[in-house]
Amino acid sequence: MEQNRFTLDQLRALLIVVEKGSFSAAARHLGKAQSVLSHHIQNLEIDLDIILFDRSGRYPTLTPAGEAVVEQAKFLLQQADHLSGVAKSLQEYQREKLVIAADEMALDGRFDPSMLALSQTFPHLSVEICHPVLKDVATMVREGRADIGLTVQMSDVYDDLAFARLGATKMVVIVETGHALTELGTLDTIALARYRQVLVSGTIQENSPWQLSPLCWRVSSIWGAVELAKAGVGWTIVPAFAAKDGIAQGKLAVLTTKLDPPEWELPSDLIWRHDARIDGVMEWVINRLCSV
Amino acid sequence: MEQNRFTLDQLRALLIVVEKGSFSAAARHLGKAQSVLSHHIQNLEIDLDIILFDRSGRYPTLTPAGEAVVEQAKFLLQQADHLSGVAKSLQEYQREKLVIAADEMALDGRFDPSMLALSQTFPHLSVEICHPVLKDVATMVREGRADIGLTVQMSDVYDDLAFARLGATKMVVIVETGHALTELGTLDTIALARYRQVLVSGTIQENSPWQLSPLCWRVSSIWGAVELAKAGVGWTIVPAFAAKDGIAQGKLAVLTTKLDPPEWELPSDLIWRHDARIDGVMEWVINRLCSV
DNA sequence: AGATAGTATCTAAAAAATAGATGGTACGGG
DNA sequence: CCCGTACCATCTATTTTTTAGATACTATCT
Repeated sequence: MEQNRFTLDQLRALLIVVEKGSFSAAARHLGKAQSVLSHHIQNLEIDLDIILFDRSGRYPTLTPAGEAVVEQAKFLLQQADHLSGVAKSLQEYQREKLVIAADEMALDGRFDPSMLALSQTFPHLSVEICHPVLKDVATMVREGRADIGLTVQMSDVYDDLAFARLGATKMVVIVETGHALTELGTLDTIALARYRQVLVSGTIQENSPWQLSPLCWRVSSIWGAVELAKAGVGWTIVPAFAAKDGIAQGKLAVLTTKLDPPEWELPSDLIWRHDARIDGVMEWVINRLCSV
Repeated sequence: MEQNRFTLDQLRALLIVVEKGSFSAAARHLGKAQSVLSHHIQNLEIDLDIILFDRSGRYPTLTPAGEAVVEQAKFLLQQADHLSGVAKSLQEYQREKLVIAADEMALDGRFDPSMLALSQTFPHLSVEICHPVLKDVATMVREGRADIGLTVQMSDVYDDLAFARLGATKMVVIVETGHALTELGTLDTIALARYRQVLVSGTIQENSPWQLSPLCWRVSSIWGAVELAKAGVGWTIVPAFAAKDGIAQGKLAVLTTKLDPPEWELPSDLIWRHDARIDGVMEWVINRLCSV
């Protein structure tokens, strides 16, 4: 089977001829001789074994087959542009893909707009965002499976990771509206321990400082925890923004507690590997998320 | 801004070098001199302004940037193959796109497998299927907005369209299980006329021979009619296959009627314009649908 | 009919792709 | 450790392709 023998230049010539309406006009536009365009189109017709233009009139007009080829050509050249763009961002920013591991607890209203800005600033960058929970974020960054992590600060520090403070997430203790806990007023840890807790937990089994009850279900997403709380499975600790809708709908109640510090504000951090090369993209993301 | 200056040949060279593991092996595989491959890669590196290979070792190895470019190149060359494929089918079958207007009433179990076979036989053909109702099918074919129509035969004949008999669709009269009509035994048109009818109707407002009741809602899809019947809006006439699930679930009841002929078997036809050029694709579709 | 704008094709010149030869480097096996 | 093998870059000469310019012919408008 014969290979594709057409060239991108031929396709570019085709599109310009179509746009300008004639071989001569296209040649003038390109600053080339008319015969060049004539040859390009002729060769393309030979390569594709298709007549693209009807030349019987004064101006060449596309045949139906020609129109179909023009559509395909536009698409192909767009892909070629994309390849160039990827190459350019590779050359400028040393990177073609950025993997972000973001704990949903560490997200706030600034994250999504920042991602939009990222897509606009680096239009050919490929971005991958995943949402691990708690320590899984740091693990992904440590193992190089993510370039940057957004995580809530756990009790331990990261000796091996670089980090920058981002902000704080307000946490609330919630439970289904009809639950017995709602009638007990201000609660202490002893009271909470008597009821089933729904704990947001990563894949790393650990003794969480947040586990207050021996009766404990574990889920891997804050949204899952909220849904279980709504269903009445038990009480849980989640970011205020995740519980907002449920509270507004009257399905969830906030419990007032007299818990020890740390206050129910959880600091969130941006983390990355010390040995990571800070290229243009990394620098942009770090600056953006820390400053906005 | 500088344009893309790389060529498809350079990308092909890149992929073959990667596949064969060295410039020399790639050159042998292509029956060319090694210097040719060397130049192709060098020029590509210049055009993209990126180092693709690390040549320090005995065998060249891709740089990380090179790997990203290889991915893009594979994709782009695949698109180029597709363009060739489209061109070839254009040249062989005179057509790049086939529009099928199929009344859902005329469909049966043979249609979808035939479409699968179509996609396999003409892999680069672009297919568009829409589901107009009743006379709208013939209208689309007449106006050239569809190449082929699948329609149920209405009382009138198509003087201006070519057609082939396909088969017959069994029709049933259905109503919600709790509806008053279910208690009346065998029905005549007078009885039906007393209750609201849900009529499947095209955009052409017409006096349908199926309209038996003056109380009549019109919907443009058999599935819409089935849903309305389930909801208890009224009785309706639809193909047996469309009512099957609802009947099995006990939500719909079939009414026994003593209606005039035509029997509740509705012939379905394949239609196309007399003046349509019967190319390879048209011929294949017509033969396939009529014979299977 | 004449002026104008268009395309195909021919010829010659410029540019690019290719082959072949040569020198230098990495790597593995005696 | 050294030698044979396999590799790549680069140089030169040659072939092929692309391009420009000139010319002949056709369509269209006035």
